[in-house]
Amino acid sequence: MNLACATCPVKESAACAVLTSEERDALAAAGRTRTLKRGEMLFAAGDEEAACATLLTGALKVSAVDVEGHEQILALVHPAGFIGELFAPFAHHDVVALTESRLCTFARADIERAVEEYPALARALLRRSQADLLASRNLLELTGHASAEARLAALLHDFAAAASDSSCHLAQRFELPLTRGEIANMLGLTIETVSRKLGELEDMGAIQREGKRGIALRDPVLLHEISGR
Amino acid sequence: MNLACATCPVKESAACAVLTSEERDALAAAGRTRTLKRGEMLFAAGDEEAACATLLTGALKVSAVDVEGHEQILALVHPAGFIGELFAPFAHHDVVALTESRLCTFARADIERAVEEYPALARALLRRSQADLLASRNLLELTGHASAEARLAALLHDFAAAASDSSCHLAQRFELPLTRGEIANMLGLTIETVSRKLGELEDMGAIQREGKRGIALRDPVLLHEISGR
DNA sequence: CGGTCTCTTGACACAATTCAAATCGTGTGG
DNA sequence: CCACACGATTTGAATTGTGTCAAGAGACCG
Repeated sequence: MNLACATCPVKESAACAVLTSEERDALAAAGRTRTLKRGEMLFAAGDEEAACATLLTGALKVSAVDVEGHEQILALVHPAGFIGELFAPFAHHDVVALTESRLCTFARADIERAVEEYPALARALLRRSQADLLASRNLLELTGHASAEARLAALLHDFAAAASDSSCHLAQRFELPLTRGEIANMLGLTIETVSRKLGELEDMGAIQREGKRGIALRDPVLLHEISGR
Repeated sequence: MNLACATCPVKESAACAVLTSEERDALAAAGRTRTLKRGEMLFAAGDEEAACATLLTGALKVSAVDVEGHEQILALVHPAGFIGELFAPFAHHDVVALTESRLCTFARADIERAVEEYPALARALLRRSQADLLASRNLLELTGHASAEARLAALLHDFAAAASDSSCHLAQRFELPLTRGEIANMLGLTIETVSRKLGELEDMGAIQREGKRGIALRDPVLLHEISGR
């Protein structure tokens, strides 16, 4: 068997979890696993051959590059997330690994056939798509009106929630999956502003920086208030 | 029959277009048409009873309100658009009519049953959801890095495209569906900046204002260049 | 050790916001 | 029909948050 679904770390939560084991095996026969190193690209905006994929481990970013070469991160993809624009003739955005990542990839045609054949898969992808839409709109809300400080506080809050196992609880300490530059891109700020505001959040006692990427939460309530949500 | 699908203005393009006429009639029996006047709300963030709907005529906005009462417009809905968060226990955002609008509404439970029963409907909604996701990410890209001028130019360009029949052609003149305040909310700007930049775009010869809401395109190419896309 | 990256910090400029006031348009009631 | 009030828009002046430019500090690697 090409794909080791039995040992898949996201077999409970990914879109394919809704399939029966026979259906899943049939789909697995068409797919293959792939590993990306940090910075490696899954596909680029404009690709006609853009694959679809489920993320098993690691993290990806979805980003757009404007005419002047500025990057804007549009979304992060976490394990069990699905990547791929099903009905578009070509990809609209770049997808790049943030950390070493393992994926389960499929040709678009194979996924499209599976969506036709297995209604449960269509529903699962619909659910996931709606969740992605919600996430995108949340980011939109964040970058719309809020100050640099509030955006950063909200992002840190989200990361703390994502780093903890239970979704309603915050991790006390965690590693930022993004560089300063990537945080800046995501929030529509500059590297310098991110760095300054992180310093200010530390001075206020909301967080404490631990090395370049580490963050420890000192005052989660304060952080939440600063984020204004 | 409750719903006059036969005379529906979006019967070709809405999600229900993929159903057979028997299936559509069955679904129609569960729905009902509704008219909203400008400013009327379809449902509010937090509603548990949030209906689902297809927009027949008019325009809606999807918006979030933060703790300080500032509104942020997250998306516009055009005719044939589908509204409703299928898998969430409650609505996350407000949905309000921008102009007098006619909708075809369904209870969430009825839509969910139809999605189970008619695989083609699930696929159609998946397609629509992906399109919404793309639109949301485009707006995100726009509000992320661009200057006030570029945001406004891009929005005007989009409206010109939306106002024309063919999607690849721009309307020479059209009415803004939004007030200045709503444009400002959508682009993450203030009313004053929007007003000023509109004046500047007019001075440059890119557009011409016609009354409060009317816009005539003078130099679509210039407008596109200013938008930086 | 030198080279390259990422991050931090400072000084300054500027675009957009804020505050304030004038103008326009529209509907209402006398 | 006019006078008036009210909301939406425009315009002006002053302020400020972020971006820009520039330089320096750490970390990592060959």
